[in-house]
Formats: sequence, structure tokens, C-alpha cells
Amino acid sequence: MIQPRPRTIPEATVARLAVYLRVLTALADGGRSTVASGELAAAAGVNPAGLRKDLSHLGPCGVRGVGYEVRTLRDRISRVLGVERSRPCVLVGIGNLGSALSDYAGFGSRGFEFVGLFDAAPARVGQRIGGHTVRPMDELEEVVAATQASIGVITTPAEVAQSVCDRLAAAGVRSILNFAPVTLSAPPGVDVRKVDLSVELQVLAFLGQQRLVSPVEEPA
Amino acid sequence: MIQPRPRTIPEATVARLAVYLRVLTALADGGRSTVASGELAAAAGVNPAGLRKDLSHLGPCGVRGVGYEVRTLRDRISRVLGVERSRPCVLVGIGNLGSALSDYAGFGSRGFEFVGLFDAAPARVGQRIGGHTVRPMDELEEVVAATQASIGVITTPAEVAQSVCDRLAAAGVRSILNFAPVTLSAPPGVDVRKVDLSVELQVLAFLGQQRLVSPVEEPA
DNA sequence: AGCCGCTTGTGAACGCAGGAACAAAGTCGC
DNA sequence: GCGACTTTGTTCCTGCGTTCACAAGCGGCT
Repeated sequence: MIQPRPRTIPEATVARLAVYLRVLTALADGGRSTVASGELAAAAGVNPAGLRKDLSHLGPCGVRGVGYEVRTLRDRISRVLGVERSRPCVLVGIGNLGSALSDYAGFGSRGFEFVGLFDAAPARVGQRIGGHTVRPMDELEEVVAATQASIGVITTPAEVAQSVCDRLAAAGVRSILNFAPVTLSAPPGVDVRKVDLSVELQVLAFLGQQRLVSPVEEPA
Repeated sequence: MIQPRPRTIPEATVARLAVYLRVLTALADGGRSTVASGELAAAAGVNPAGLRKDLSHLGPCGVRGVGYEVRTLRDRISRVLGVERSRPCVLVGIGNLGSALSDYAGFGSRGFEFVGLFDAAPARVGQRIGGHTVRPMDELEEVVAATQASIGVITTPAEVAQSVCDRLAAAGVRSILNFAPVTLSAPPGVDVRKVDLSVELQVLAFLGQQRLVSPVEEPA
């Protein structure tokens, strides 16, 4: 039982690996067999040297003078990220955003499958969205236990997000993706990642405003 | 003509300022008059010292021994971020995600207003969503010019995202928020930010898998 | 008025990520 | 079979972000 890659991989690298994986999948679907770091880096929007450093965390996986074998590298990254087989996820809060996510094709094709949709509003329970039926909150724990879902997505209003987080964690969910505009606290051993859409817009607004002062960094 | 804050503010700080702004707004609505860095940092989920350093970029705005005046600080951050008044935005691609975003209350209440929704599919044109009517792509340039929209949001399929980006940039949009799973290239002077939902899930999957090896960092 | 406690703002050290340059290695052409 | 070219993997270095720790300043109490 060897551990060829026991060391930790930086989180920034993990995020980029996911991008490389997408590009590699597209290349493989296009019939491409090998690719060099320069081309891959351009497609992913990163520096070639940084890309090679990222891949070096997986061990040597390229051929000098040639490049990387597309399918081999794709499979290797899939295995490292843990998306080689589909993972069951539950989604709580079937509003507009929740409906969009549950129906988002980008998830199913990338190793994530929603096995339970939940909402507290009786009017929404029973609706069919993306091949699944919305369930009442009462069934949350039961479904998590039955499906061994390890990932939960929260798209509820901010007021109830913390209580949903608590229930998910208690039910055994170990990873939570939070779209509600609050900072959640979870017990140790549970990872929480936050996606805040309005923050992204506000950063853009700031950059746009700042450009009015120092228009563009134009080199001589 | 002095320049009290001419220097650039780190982008990571700007993102956190947006979070502080949300917390401060909630505190102000709750009638709170002052708040200390410790409490504010806890609500935002960051280190108190880092929060004070972030705020120091705005100049002295607290009172030693007391804390920060909630409303004053809120207004100051709003001004720095450039969201003191509403900004016009256009949204291209009215699929599930686009519909959700156009209807998302979190945008309107935080200084962003969609002034144009666009889609290429004739079936979607004419639909009313969130108080606006979906327009055909032909009218994109016209609406951007008429409304002086400076921010564009792309929620189209990946295949057409680059062409939409080109048209937005040509029409005068200076900031673009991209939800399509591709890396866009834009002319200089145009900022592009990318939000990749499946990357977030894949990072979570990796962290969850990694926990199986080194279960939890339990200090003695 | 003077002291004390609390909180801010800042300076310094640490760790990490990103970029450039270089050596190793493998392939293609002759 | 050998040389030259291409590309990877690594190392060094620079800069940024984060954290810790302390001095300065203000309000409240006596």
C-alpha cells in the first residue's frame, strides 16, 4: 500500500485542476491525443510555468519534448479530485437559484448528481424539476442517510441558512456549498464554501470605478 | 486637489469590504449604532486584525476605545466600492440561471439594476421576468448605449460566450461577469470575472476526499 | 484632573502563491 | 548513431497576503 501522493495540494491548485479537467475533457471529446503545457495554459487562462507546477503535484505525467497525453491526464486529475465516479448531493431551497442549479447540466456531466431537492414551502413540495421531485424538509435526514450524500448545497434565504447548515451537518453531510449571503459556522470536520454573487458584482463595480481615476496601465 | 486615498486597494480587501458592507447594513437596519472590530470580524468570518487592516485603506474611520460607527462606516464603504447609487447592468442568456439572477433580490438591494435582458432564442424573447421583458440580441448595442450600462453578465452556453463577450465589449461595457464555463479573452480596459459553479463543487469533493486520508486536524 | 481599561491603527515577521530561468529528458531528422 | 530541437519538471526569487504583537488614543470612572 504505497502512497505516491500523500502530501497536501494547495487549494488554489485544486481550483485550477478543475479548470484543466474541463479543457482536457473538451480536447478528448475533440479527438486530440496530446497537448503541450503552453496550449493548455492558454486555454485555461494561466501561466504555462504555473500549470506545469500544478501538474507536478500529481507526479510526473508528461513526456518531455512531446507534452501531455490528453486522456491519461484527464483521468489522473479526475481521480485526484475525486470525481471519477458520480457523487450524490442534496440541494435545499428550491427558489429561482435552486431550480436553476438543480437543472444545470454542468453538474451532472462533471461528477455530481442531485439525489434530493428540499424546500420548506408546501407550495413547492411535489414539483418536478430536472427529473426529481421536491421533498419536504422533514425528509432531509432520511434521504441523506439513505443516499450517503456527502455534499449539500444551500440556496435558501439568509435567515434560515444557518439552521439548514446545522441540520445538514447533523445528518452527516461533510461538505456544504452556501449561496446564501451569510457567513455560516459549521462543526469541525465539515467544510463550508461560500459563493456570493453580489460580492462579485461589487468587485467589478469597484474595478470599473477605479479605472476612471487611473484609466489604463499603458506601458510606454 | 488632494488625493487622500489615491493608492490602490488590494482586490482581496475589496471582496471583504463587500462582506463588511452587508453585515453593516444588517446592523444599521437593526438599530445598532457602533460596533467593534472583533464583533464585525466574527460576523464576517475573518480575523479581527485583518479587518482593521482592510479598513485602514479607507483612512482612519474608527474611534479608539469605542469601535466603528455603523452608519458612517457603511456609507464610507459604499462610496469606495462605488455602489452608493444604482448601476445599470445587462444580462445575456435567459436560461435557468439567467432567469434566477435577473430575479435575484440581492442585486437590486445592493446597488445593481438590470436594465436589459437578452436571449438569442425567439421563444424566450418577449417573456417577462422580474419586471423586464426579454429582448432579442439585435437590440444589445442599442440598449447598452441608451442606458450607459457598464456591467454585463453572461449566462449563455459556453459556445457563444466569447462572441457575446466581444459584442458587450464593443458596445462599451467595461466590466463582465461570466458564468459560462470557458475562459474569456477581452480587450484591454475590460475586466472579466469568472464564476464557475462546478469548480466550487469539485474543490469541495477534493477536500472531502482528502479528509478520508488525514481525517481531521485534531490538536492535542 | 488623573488613572485605567478598551479599542484602533500600524509595524514586522511569517508563509504562500506566481513568474522567470535553467537543467534533464525524450523525439525527430540526418 | 548522433546532434539539435522541443518540452517537461524543478529551483530560485520576488511580491503579496495574512497573522501576530505593540504603541497610540479615547472614553469613563474616581
